[in-house]
Amino acid sequence: MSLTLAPDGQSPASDEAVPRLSLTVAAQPLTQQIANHIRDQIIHDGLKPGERIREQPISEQLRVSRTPIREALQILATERLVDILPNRGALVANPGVEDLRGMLKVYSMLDGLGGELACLSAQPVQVAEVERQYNLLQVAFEAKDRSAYFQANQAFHLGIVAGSGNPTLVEIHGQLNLRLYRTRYLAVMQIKDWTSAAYQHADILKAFLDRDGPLLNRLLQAHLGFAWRQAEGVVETPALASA
Amino acid sequence: MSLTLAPDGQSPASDEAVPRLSLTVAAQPLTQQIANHIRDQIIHDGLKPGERIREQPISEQLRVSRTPIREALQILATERLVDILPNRGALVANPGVEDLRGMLKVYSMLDGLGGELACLSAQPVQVAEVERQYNLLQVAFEAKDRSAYFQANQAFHLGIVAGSGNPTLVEIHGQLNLRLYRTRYLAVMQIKDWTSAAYQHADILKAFLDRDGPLLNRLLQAHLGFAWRQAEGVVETPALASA
DNA sequence: CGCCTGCGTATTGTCGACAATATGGAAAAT
DNA sequence: ATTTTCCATATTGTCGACAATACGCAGGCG
Repeated sequence: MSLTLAPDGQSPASDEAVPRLSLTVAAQPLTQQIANHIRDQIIHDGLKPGERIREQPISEQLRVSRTPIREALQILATERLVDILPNRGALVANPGVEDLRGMLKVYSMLDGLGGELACLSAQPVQVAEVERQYNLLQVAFEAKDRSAYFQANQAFHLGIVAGSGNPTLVEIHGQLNLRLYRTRYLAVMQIKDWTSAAYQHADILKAFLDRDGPLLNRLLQAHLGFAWRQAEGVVETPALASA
Repeated sequence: MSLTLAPDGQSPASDEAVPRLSLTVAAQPLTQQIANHIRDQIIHDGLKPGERIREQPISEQLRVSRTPIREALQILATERLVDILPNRGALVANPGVEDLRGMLKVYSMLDGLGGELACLSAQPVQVAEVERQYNLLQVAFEAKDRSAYFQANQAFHLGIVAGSGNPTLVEIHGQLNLRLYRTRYLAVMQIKDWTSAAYQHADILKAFLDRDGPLLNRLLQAHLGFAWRQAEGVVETPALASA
C-alpha cells in the first residue's frame, strides 16, 4: 500500500550487497514516487475533492524537499487530478456532476472502442486474464464482497482494453479511469441494487470470447451507461464548498 | 509567436501604469509559459523528435533557473510530448509509425464523437465559427497556400469538437491533436495530391449544418482515415536514431 | 455599523549551490 | 590491436534559503 519512501532508511551495510549494476532495476524517480503517493490518496478518497494540498506537510511526512513535490503536483495537474491555482496552491480536483457525465461519455466510447479492437487483436494470454477476472468477479459477487467486486470489475474492463494492443488507447482510457475512480468506487460501495449491472458481465465476456467486436462495443457502452444511471444519485456530494 | 519571457524586460515606469488590480489578468505562471514555449518548438519542428532537451541552455536563453524548466518538462512528459529518461535527461518524443497509427485511431474516434455531440448541442456562434473556418479553408485551398490551409483545417476540426460542449472531450482531443500535430503539418506541406481530402470538407460542413450526427461521425472518421493513408508515406522519417 | 486600509504571517515561487549519476576518453592491461 | 579500467567532465536530481504573493485580522475611517 504505502510507499517506503524515506531515503534515509539504511539497510545495514547494504552498500555492497546491492551494487549499482545496470541489471538492477533502477529505482523510480522520486518525483514519480511522490506523484503515485498523492494520486493513490486522491483516488482512494484519503484526500477529498476540493481539499487543499500544502507542500510543507508532505515535505515533512515524506522527508523530502518541496522541489520534487512541486514537480509531482504539476504531473497530477496535467492529469487533471488536482487543480493548481497560481500563487494559491493546489486543490484536489472536484468535478461537478456535469463534468463527470462528460467524462463518462468519453470513457464509455473509449471502452467500447477498446473492446472492439480487442476482438481483433487480443492475445490468448490476455483473453485468459479477462476470463480469470470474470471468475473473480462472480466469486466476489456471490460473496457480496463489494471491495473485491470493484477490484475485479476494474481489472476485467482494463484487461479488455489492454487486449486492443493500442498503447495510446490504454493510456488515455486509464487516465480517464483514474479521474472517475473515486466516484465509481463510492458508487459501488453505496448503491443498493448492484445485481443488475453485475449480470451484464456474462454477455460482455461472451461477446469478447466470440470476438464479436461491434456487439461488444455496444454492450460495453450500454453497461457503463447503466452503471452510471445507478450511480448518479450517489454523486450528489458537493464535498468541500466553502465561503 | 515567441514568448516575451525575460522578466527583466522593464517597460519604462510601468509599475504604476499596470497596477495589480484583481481585474488585471494574472500573468501566466512561469512554469506554464516555459511549457508552452517548449511545446511550440516541438510541434513546429524546431525541436526534432528524438532530440535531447538540456536544461541549462534553456535556462540561459530564457533567463530563468532550472527549477521551473524541470516542472515544465514534467508537464510535457505527462502530455507524452517528451520522454524523460531518469538521470539521463529529456528527449522529444519520437513515436513510430505504429504508435502514430494507434493515436490516429483514437483521435478519429474522438473527432467523430465530437462531431456527433456537436450536432446536438453546438451553439449558433460555434456553428458560425466553423462556417467561417470552412470559408478560410476554401480560400487557402484555391490560393494553394498550404500553411493557411493547414491552419484553417485545424480550426475547422477543433471548432466542431468545441461545439460538443464536452470539456473533457475537447481537452483529450486537443492533447492528441498536439501529439499528431507535427506529423500532420509535415504531411500537409509535403503530399502531392491534397485536393481529394479538401473536397470532403464540403460534405462534413453540410452534415454539421444539417445536424446529422451519425452521418457527420462517419464522415469525420472516414476523412481522417483518408488523410492518414495519404500521409503515411511522408511519415517514414525515423529522425534521430544514433548508435 | 460596515467597509476600507495596512501590516504580520503563512504559503507558494524562484533561485543558486551542492550531491548523485551518467558520459566520454585516456591510459593501462591483455 | 582490442578491451577494460579509471578518471575528468557534463548533466540531472535534490536541497535549503530567500523572494513574491496571498490571507487574516486589527485598527481606522466614512
